[in-house]
Amino acid sequence: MRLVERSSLAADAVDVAPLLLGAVLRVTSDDGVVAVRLSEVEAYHGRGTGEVPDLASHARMGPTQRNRTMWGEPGHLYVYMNYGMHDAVNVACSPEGRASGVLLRAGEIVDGIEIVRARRLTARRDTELAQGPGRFARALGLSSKRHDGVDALDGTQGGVRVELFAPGGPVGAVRSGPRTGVAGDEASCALPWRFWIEDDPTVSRFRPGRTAANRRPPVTG
DNA sequence: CGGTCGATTGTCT
DNA sequence: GACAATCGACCGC
Repeated sequence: MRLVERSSLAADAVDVAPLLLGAVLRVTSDDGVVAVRLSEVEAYHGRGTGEVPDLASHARMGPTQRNRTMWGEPGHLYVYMNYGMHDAVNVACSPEGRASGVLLRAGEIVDGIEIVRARRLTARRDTELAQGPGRFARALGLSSKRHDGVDALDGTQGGVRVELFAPGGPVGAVRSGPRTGVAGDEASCALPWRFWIEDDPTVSRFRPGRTAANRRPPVTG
């Protein structure tokens, strides 16, 4: 297995994303080695990247304390907490000073499955172990507090070593469609920037985003 | 297996 | 002070 080349990540995440399908993210910690083969990813743009603003991106307004990893050297992991309880993992793309990234949404456990089963006790079957961004982060033991900014190209931080290997063999047909959980009717919300391997059972189900418009109003009185 | 509902906290307006 | 790149409990089939 050979590491993904950093130069290949210094490009627009929309172009990088489909090329990461079949790649393997390996995390070594005190628990042991866990590796996941990517089956589903999504691209996001920072301000200034692409022709239209990406209203669903954390970097849509420019650099902030939270999203600074996305503006740094490509190949580092932007790990953030969402909904107050789930972590999600992205690979920073675009040259330093510009922001785009690939959200790692799902994959197949190819090493350390016993470790992952212990971390993911609520999974009903093995295809659910890393099915969805929060589950994916949990399966690999990555968290926003400890691992945001770690170099995915053989970096060490927060008690883990991270490696991102290029796809090792043939990858199934790549499909694309709207990003999951992204709300709104703006053009940027309907962009087909979710990519997945066709017929891969570890790919998550599409869910439309919940907005103030379609969310149930709070009970009053 | 699939639908619905509510949790929970960091972040930015 | 609203709201989020979601998940799991719970329930029905």
